[in-house]
Amino acid sequence: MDLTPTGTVILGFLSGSEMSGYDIKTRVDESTRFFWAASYGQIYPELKRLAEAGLIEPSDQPGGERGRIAYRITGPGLEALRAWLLNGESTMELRHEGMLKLFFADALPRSQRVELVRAMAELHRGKADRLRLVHEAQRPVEGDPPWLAVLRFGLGFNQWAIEWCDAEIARLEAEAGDDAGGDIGTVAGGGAQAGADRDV
Amino acid sequence: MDLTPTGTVILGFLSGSEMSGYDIKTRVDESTRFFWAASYGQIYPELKRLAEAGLIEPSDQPGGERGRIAYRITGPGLEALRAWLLNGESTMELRHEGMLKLFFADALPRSQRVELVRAMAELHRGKADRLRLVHEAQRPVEGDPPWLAVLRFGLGFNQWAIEWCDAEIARLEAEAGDDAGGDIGTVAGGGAQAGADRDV
DNA sequence: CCCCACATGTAAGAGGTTACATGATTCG
DNA sequence: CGAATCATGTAACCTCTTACATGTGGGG
Repeated sequence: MDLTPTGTVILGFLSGSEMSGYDIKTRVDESTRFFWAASYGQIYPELKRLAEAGLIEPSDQPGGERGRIAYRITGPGLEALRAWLLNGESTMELRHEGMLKLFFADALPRSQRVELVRAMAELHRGKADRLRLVHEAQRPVEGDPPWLAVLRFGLGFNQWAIEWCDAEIARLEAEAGDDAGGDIGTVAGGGAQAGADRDV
Repeated sequence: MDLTPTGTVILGFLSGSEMSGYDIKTRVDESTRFFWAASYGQIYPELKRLAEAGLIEPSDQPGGERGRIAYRITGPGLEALRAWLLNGESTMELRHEGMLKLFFADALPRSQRVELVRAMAELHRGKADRLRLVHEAQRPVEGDPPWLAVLRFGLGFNQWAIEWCDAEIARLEAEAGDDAGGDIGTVAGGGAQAGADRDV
């Protein structure tokens, strides 16, 4: 059985305790969301698929709990989870619109470029703030559980990004002192000019 | 006209110089790929849509160049690009499978957890190496163009991540000295146990 | 002559988001 | 009793990737 991305998240959460689709969605939003999101539209169908494959099973203990369906992981499920954890393949995809904008900032007068970096700093500050809140809401735990390390990573990354932005803002402002302007104005028909050799 | 994500990339590259779909794909792969990818399956249809919308136009200068169709940005296209650059909305989505694995590492014996971090370090080292190559391939340029800043960001981020991983590996190895084991074994029927309170 | 780089394009499908539909229960 | 929260699910749609189909031109 090939685990889909969402399947791994579900199995992962279920390896900790029984949960319903609703629980999983809530948990994702307050934890993995920062590096791995999931929506109802994926979670519910995936729960059924995993149950069909025998990797999880409904634990329908009674107790008038509305229409709630909690699932628990099965032996094969835990095996599949461990196999995935150890398969050695891990993709990393960053989609950073602010970076993309900065990359194309040649199309903007110099004076406006710094705005792009300011917006980026704002974005990372927001993420860092939310992560800090989550961190503070944590009750102290013994040892150093893996998920705490992950939280530190998120916080550290955003802090690093904020510092990078601040340094970049300073650089751009210093540059603005040196000269004034440097707009590109060439439009349709312009052909190759300044930006032609950018490669990152 | 609402720019699609791929539309903005195309417009951005075309604001620098005339290019064909093939050129754009090549450029993306050696530059923005690290924070914004695009494939032929998106690029070619999007070129047609942008041309229909009048934001770009084919510059079919003759010169027996195979079936090549180069496009250039138009006045409205440059306007649309600038409007997008300044719209103030920028999403950032990180999809980091290694982090996800680490988050669920409770399901693994302690001794194997460090492998996950080692794999992450390897991944980031690979990305950093490629970015360094690109950086070295750069001819020196006057000033400090925006795209160079973006390259520095990619390099810096990956270096930061490598350091984070190394620190985490050291921590885990120190921990392994203290005690031995700590496997979780409870499967289907186990209900809520150790991992039940993780929130990040 | 063959292979590689150049070059354009499409079809299928994976993966994901958003919005909607529906209803139960709890708490103030 | 009304609002918020709990709870499940589906349909439409968007975005993107992969794989395929097709063909040109230049260099060894």
